[in-house]
Amino acid sequence: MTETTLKDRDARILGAVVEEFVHTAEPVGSRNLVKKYRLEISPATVRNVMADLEEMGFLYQPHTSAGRQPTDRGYRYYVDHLLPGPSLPSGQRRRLRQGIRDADLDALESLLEATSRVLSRVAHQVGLVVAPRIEVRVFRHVDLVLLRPGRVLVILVTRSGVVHHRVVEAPEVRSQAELEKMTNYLNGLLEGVPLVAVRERILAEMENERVQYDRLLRQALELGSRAVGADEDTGQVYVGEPLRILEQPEFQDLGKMRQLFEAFERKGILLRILDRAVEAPGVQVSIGSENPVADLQGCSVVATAYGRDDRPMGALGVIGPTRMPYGEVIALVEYAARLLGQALERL
Amino acid sequence: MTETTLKDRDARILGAVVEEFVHTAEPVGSRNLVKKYRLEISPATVRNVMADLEEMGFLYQPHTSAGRQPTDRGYRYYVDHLLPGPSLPSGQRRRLRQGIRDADLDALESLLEATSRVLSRVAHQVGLVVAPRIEVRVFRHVDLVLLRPGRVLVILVTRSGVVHHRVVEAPEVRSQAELEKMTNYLNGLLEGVPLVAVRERILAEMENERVQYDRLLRQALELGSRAVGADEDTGQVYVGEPLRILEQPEFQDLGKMRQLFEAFERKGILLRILDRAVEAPGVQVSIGSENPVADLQGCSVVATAYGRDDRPMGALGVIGPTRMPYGEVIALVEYAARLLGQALERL
DNA sequence: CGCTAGCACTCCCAAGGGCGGAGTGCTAAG
DNA sequence: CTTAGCACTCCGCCCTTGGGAGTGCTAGCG
Repeated sequence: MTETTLKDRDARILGAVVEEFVHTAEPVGSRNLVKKYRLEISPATVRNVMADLEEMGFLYQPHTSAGRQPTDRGYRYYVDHLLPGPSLPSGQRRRLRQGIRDADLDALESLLEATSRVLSRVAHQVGLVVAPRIEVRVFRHVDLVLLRPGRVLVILVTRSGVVHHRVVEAPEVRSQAELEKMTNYLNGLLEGVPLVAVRERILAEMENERVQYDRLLRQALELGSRAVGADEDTGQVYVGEPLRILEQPEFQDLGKMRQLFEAFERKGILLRILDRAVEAPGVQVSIGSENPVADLQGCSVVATAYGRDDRPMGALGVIGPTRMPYGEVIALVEYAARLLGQALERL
Repeated sequence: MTETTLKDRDARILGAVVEEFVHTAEPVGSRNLVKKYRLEISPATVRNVMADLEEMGFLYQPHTSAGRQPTDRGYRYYVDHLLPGPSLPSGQRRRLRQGIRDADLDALESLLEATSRVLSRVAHQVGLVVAPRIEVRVFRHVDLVLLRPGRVLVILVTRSGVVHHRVVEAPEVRSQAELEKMTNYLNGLLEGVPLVAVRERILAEMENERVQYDRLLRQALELGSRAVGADEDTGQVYVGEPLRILEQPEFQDLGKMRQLFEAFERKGILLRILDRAVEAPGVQVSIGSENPVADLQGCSVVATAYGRDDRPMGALGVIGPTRMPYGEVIALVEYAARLLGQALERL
């Protein structure tokens, strides 16, 4: 990846091509470009420049004697160097605020879902939100319910009010009364412990002499550990109104549409894409082939972390065709992350 | 709706047209029909019969000089009178069993989801499952967690191990200790009460003298009632692998596909369609315009209740184009319902 | 009277040809 | 270095054409 800086005029033309193509979804010709963007040069000159830009890999022609459109690299240059300062039309700001605030009162899940939906609607693409990662969740409460002898339902509540549950086989447990005691014990032990540390804490406690001699306590720890165990894989991803993608002409094609929808079904893929944004600062933009999943050729993802700067909680973003109004979407994602962060603070 | 009974030969031909059209998705001509179905009559005769059937509204031509395809009414006659005895290829039986049994160990939710998915896969259509209705659910356990002063998380567990939760505002509640007491009280009060009767039970209890003088108990009842309150609307519907519908040629058309997917998003619509099957005995078949939702023109739904005969719990079914192998799908749905019923019994 | 062979007719559909439009690359001149 | 002009390319659209599938009708046969 050679780092190139374009001459001012060339850059202006590249920018114009990107914007025009984003707008019309049709290959851009020199004549039209000059007219619409009031370039003070002739189409022929523009053609020369375009030919140069093509040679450098910023543009390409779908066929001889057609207009040009940006390559992934062209978009990349645009995003890195040519983006106008972020500013979001107040209408969109309002719609975002409304969408997120409306759900605020409710539980975390519906807040995240509402956020993904409003992102979809405002961006005319598909909004994605990954739930706060397990690392930032803090143990609040556990409850053990005997479904039938030997089978225990473990319910786990985090500070932010998220409820997990899972059924655990525990052949030795016979009565709800035993479970009450275990519940109390575990609640005392784990209050305020981050979920990631729960397992560790439990292991430490097992060394405790008192526990060594109390069957009940041992069982309790056993249950707790198993309940937390495999819960980490359940990184929830919310996909908001996937049908919005049909508003983009590139997905009129059934094959492409299908590929994307298949990706939506495999939450794991989405998770992998968005996870990178959790650690990185600022808004991450993956353009077409840049993004790690082969199935998403032709798609770009704009994502950022939400939460506090010093402690990101999760990530949210937007996925759509590479032909995407990056400036707008970036501002949108940024603002949505801030709003969601605030909403979580209050929660 | 005039009740017509066709002459034997006419019926045979109608049946052949239906089967052939289901198979090929192309209008059926007289010549081919005679060949493939070894009818001992000439194409010309078949044409005469077809013309009659068209007049009676069982068939229609998409345009003059094209073959015929069944109308909704034609399918209806086929389903009512011509269906071969239900028999399911053992391969499909096995796949269904496997799909449902594999999830069996786990919680209810994943069992229902797995069922909807395997239905989709085996039928090459879209499987639907509605969760057991609230009426058949029985209270098992409640847990109250103070998220912060005035805000209580109510967790409700049913006998089958389903967990509901919701956040309730309760300004007067200040400490977790109060909640412990309330929890115990409610658990004692409601053990074994069907969810539908919970509210009633609570109201009755409010009359109780002891309660009248105890602020805590009053509050507990208040909380319980509010938690159960609006939970009835949450009739969960599982849609299994919606993309399977793309295997059907009628949904190559983007518009139709979209309409169907929009219906999938509105779970309320699906619920309304399947709900009729909960009460009715046997397998319900709604063909095209017969079904109550206008958006689903061109689609048929095959559904049946699961649970025990005397006490249906929920419904499951398959949705697809009207051009559907009804015999097979009916057998499939029937068998799936039985399997799911058994699995729930064990749960 | 019902069945069937034959025939003329209809309609769809895919392939081919022609044409206009948009856009390019190149060349030569300012 | 820029620009005007020109020849050329290629797509997309429309129209035509021909083949294929299927029908309805009619007349003849058992």
